[in-house]
Amino acid sequence: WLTSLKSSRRARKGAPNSALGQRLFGETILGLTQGSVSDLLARPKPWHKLSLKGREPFVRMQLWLNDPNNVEKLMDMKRMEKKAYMKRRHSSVSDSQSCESSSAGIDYSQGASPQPQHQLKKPRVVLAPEEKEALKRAYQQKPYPSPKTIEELATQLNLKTSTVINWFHNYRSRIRRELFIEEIQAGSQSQAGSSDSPSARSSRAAHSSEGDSCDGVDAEGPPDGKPSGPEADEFSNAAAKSQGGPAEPAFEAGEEALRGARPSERAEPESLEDTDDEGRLRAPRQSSPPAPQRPGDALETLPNSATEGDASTSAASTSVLTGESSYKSKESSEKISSVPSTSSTPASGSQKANSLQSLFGFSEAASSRNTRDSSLRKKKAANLNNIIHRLEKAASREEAVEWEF
DNA sequence: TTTCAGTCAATATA
DNA sequence: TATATTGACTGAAA
Repeated sequence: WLTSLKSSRRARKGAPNSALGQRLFGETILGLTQGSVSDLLARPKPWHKLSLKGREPFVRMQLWLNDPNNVEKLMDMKRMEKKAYMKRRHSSVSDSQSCESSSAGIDYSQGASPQPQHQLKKPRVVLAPEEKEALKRAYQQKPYPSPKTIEELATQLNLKTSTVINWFHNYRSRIRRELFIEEIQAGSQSQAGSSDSPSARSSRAAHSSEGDSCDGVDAEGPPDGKPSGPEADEFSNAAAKSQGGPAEPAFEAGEEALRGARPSERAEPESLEDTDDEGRLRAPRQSSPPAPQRPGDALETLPNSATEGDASTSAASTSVLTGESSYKSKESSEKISSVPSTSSTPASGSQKANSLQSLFGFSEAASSRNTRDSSLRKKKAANLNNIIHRLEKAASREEAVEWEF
C-alpha cells in the first residue's frame, strides 16, 4: 500500500486512478501533507524510535485500516473528487472567458491583501550542488560544527548562517533515518534467526553517529549518543513482548501504537482494558510472532556498516565526499528481500486485503522495477512492503477489537 | 541554547 | 499529475 504510493508514480501511467494518492490519504486520514506522507512512507523509523507524536500517523493508519469500508469510502471520495474536478474543468473550459474575467476578478484584490502576502513569502532557498558538496564535506569533518565554523561556512558559501544551521540539522536527521532504514534492511536479511545482541546494537549506535566517520569531532558527543542507552532497553522490552524483535520499522505500529502511544487522545475507554502490566495496551497476540518477517529484527548486522564507516573515515581525509559516497555504497550493497505483502493475508481478511492490494497493488510494481538506479528504491520498497504486510495483517486480523481505542 | 523529531510547503522529478 | 526531495519552522527535551 504504502509502497504503491511510491511505485505508483510509474505504475500510474498505466493505471491512472488505481491507487489512493498520498495527498488524499494524507490529508484525509492522517492530517498530513503529501510531502510528509511520502517521507513517512519512504523512511519509516523503527517503531521504538518514534516519539508519541511520530507514532500518531501510524496509529491513524492502523485504525483506519481496521475498517474495511474505509478504503472504499476513500476511493469513493477520490472518485467524487475527480468528478468534481472534471466538472470544474469542463465548465471552466466552456466559460474560459468568464474564468479569465473571474481570475481577473481575483486580481482585483491585487491591490488589497493577497498581493502583499505574496511579496512577504520568502523564496525557497535552493542550494547548488557545489554548495551541498561543500556542506557535506564540512559535515564529514564536523557533523556538529561550532557556531564559528558555521559562520565561516556561511560566509564562504555565501549563505545565511541559518541556512547552514538548518542544513546541518536536516542532514543529520536525514542521515540518521537512512541509517535506521539500513538497519532494518540488514535486519530483514540477516535476521533469519539471529537474536538481538546488545553488543551489536552498541556497535550500531556507534556507527549511527555517522559523524563517527568524521574525525572525532571534538567529541561534542552530541545528543546522538543518547539514544543508544534507552534504545537497548526499549529494544529488549519490545523483543520480549513481541518476541518478534526490535527496531521494527514504524509499523509495529498498531501494536505498540495502541499500547503505550496514546490511549488518552482518541481514547475509547475500552482500550484500556486490554493492557499489560505496565498499563499499556496489549498488542494482538499473533502479530508478534512471524519473526522472519520483522525487518527490524536485526540491527545487529551493523558491524558491517561500521566497517564501511571506517572506510569512509580513512578515505575522508582525501576526499570530503567520501563519506557520502560510502554511505551510498551501503545502499547498493544490499539486496532486498521483497516481502510478499499479501502472502499471509488471512482469508478472513481477504476482502480488505484485496482491496488494499488492488488499491495500492505494489508488489508487482515493486518487483518489476529494479535496475541500477533503483537499489535505494528497492530497499525502501522492501522495507515498506514489510510494513504494509504487517499493516494488512493487522487490518485483517479478526480480533482487531483489541486494537481499538 | 542547542539538538532533535516532526512537519510544512515549495519545488524537482518521473 | 503524483510522488520525492529538501530548506525551513515549531515545540519539546536536555
